[in-house]
Amino acid sequence: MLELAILGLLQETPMHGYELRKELVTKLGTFRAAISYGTLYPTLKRLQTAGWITETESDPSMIPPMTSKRGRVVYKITADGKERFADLLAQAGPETYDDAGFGVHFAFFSRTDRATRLRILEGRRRRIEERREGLRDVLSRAAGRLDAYTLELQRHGLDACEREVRWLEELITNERSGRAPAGSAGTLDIPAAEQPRERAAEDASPETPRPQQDRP
Amino acid sequence: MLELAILGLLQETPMHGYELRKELVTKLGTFRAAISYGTLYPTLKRLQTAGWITETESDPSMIPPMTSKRGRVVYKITADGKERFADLLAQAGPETYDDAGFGVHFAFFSRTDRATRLRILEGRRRRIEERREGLRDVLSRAAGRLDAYTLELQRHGLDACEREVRWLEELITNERSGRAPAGSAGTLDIPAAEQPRERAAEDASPETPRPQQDRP
DNA sequence: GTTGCGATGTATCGGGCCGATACATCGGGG
DNA sequence: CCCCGATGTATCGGCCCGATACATCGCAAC
Repeated sequence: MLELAILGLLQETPMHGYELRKELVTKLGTFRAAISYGTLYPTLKRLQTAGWITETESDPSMIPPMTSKRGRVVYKITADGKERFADLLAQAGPETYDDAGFGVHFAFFSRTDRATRLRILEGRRRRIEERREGLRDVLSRAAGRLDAYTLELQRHGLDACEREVRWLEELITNERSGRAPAGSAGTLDIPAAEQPRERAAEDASPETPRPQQDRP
Repeated sequence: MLELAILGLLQETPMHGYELRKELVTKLGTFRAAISYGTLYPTLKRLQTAGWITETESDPSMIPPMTSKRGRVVYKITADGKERFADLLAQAGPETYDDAGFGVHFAFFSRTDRATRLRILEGRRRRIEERREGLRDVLSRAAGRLDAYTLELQRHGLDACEREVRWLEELITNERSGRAPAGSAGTLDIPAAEQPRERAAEDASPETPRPQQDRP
């Protein structure tokens, strides 16, 4: 799962570990609290061994900090890595439908074809519906056997399931009718910007230095 | 985490692995899909080594199936185990507030004193509020930087957080005013039964054979 | 009747992921 | 000047999961 996420982020731009982690948190933070370094670094090593990414010493652009000294290993995706990413994105196994797996796949939906998007959304819906049915069974059949707190827990879980199914159904409807993911929330007013950022596949240019984010 | 759950269930009645797993699924199913045997059996071994539970060969009561043959190891909690359970129930570390930890603790709230219940509910609320603030930051500050799908994901996550905070607040209010966990759902009509089941601490009697559950 | 299938039941193995921990560097405030 | 917090890389022990491999029982189909 992390493999897919890392490949996806490195496809946008090369990064070093620390940066990568921050991006992971903001893009997938909903499903994973932190993405521990104890996971990240071994995974990076694994991806490197497999040949999906390469390690380039302290890059030349050197935007703001670190004059030049120790490490700061920058990782970059390879051609094989891009292929691997495409494969992982397209194929949907059972692990695609659990919380973490679905979150990662969904986060890259703008780079996924509509057929796959629909397949994943429907698979996820099925998964949640099963969980929902299980909870309904417990609540109707075993109600007397459980204490008030356990029941309240099940009820809350059931509520969350029903809500997520509705959410998925809305997304599926939108997909089928060709619309974008709605964005119905009234608080924000992003004019459906999206900005496809059509970057040419083999783009290895110096990269715009990226608008420095959250640097105070 | 699993340790606490197993100890809690075995405090109600001795069980063998398969049975234990089913109970785990129905009581904690909201937070853990299955509780793999690859986790359960090693954990049981660990608890046994620590002296919290003991292994008793194929019990005499032998309710319906299995005339008598191979295994069916029945596990039983020890006096040390009960002490351990009480300790784990009362103390609340950071791991008490993540999804899994909170679920397990909550499931045993009817055996937890009110002070601890409040401490845990408030800790959990704080945790979710932090996650919520993080999502709000992303949605307001980094909105333009993210694609429509990622935004939708964050929005859905934010919604879930807000909903859970409200749920927790309701529970906290109820705790403070001394009421039971509400049970506001109109579909079920359990008359706040709860049934404290005040079992004497050192109860080692033959146990009522348990009303055979879900055997068709 | 026997054959075979699905539920019950116990157990291990490899691997992903996490929290804790240990380093080292840099910029800035006391 | 010195320490603190952010940045940055890395490892270790341990929990937990999915896959897999067994063996037994009840039952239904053939």
